[in-house]
Amino acid sequence: MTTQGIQNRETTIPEEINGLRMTRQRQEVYRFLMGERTHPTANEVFMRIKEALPNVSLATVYNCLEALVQHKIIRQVNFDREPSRYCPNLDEHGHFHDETTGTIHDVKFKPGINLTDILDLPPNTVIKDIEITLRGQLA
Amino acid sequence: MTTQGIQNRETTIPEEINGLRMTRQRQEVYRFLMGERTHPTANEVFMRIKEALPNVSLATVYNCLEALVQHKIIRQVNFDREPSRYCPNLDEHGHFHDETTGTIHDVKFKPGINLTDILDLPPNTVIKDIEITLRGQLA
DNA sequence: CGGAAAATTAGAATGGTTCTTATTTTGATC
DNA sequence: GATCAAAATAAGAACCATTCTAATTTTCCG
Repeated sequence: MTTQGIQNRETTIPEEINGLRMTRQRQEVYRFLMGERTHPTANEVFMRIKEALPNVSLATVYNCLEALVQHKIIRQVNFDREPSRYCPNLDEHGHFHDETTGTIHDVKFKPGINLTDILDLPPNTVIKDIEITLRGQLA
Repeated sequence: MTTQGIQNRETTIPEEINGLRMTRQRQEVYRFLMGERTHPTANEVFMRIKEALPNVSLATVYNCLEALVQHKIIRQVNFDREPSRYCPNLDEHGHFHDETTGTIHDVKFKPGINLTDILDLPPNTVIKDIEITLRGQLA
């Protein structure tokens, strides 16, 4: 029980990821995100994991999401000033926001592309994070 | 006086841009943005144009900014969940957010680069807007 | 087991932005 | 120029995603 992770529903989640202890609440948040492609908001996560943890609070969901983001287990994605969304895909990728349906799709870069190659950056720039967001429609 | 625009301080701003009537408040907002490279927030715009228009209200600044954005006279730029910033540069470009100083620099694309070429987009996608944001430091 | 540290909870507080309502300004028409 | 309707502005209230606070619970470790 101390060395093999905690079994829960379908998915097994280790007791610790990237140095972050995976409490029950963090597990539920993380498991839900892993099974979703929809980039849910904090509130959507909250409503969903309440099914498994009826006493969970929204503050805890925010705490969990922040912890997961800081330990680079998930990513936080912002579209304009809309509520933040959360994404379990850690590969470098962008997001396409379909205006007609409101859905968000991950967008990969074509192989062999180094993003900083195409940007005219000031010299001696250390890039820690790149965010690419596209808005439009699927015709 | 009806055909030649309104003279004010150093800069002349036409009575109408992209179909938007340039009221005194909109002029001040726009003129200030044009003279700044700092991508000011609404509140920074507000504090600054109060010098010229002491009775201006923050709501009006927001109204003006929104009108200018919608008529594609300026751009609204968001960094994570920080207050929106406003940018008079309409060329397609990204933004580099220097974490050490807090300053924001426009980033051009290298010539001949078509952004959609390097992205693996779903077929039949109509892109209306692209936003590229970089975070890091000037070493 | 016992105490310290970490995590969680509930609700209050925050802060950027939007909304509401009243007032003022503008533009069109005479 | 006077008049009226529509647009813009002002002031402050309201909104809402997020963060903070304080109290409680859980976990870790000797």
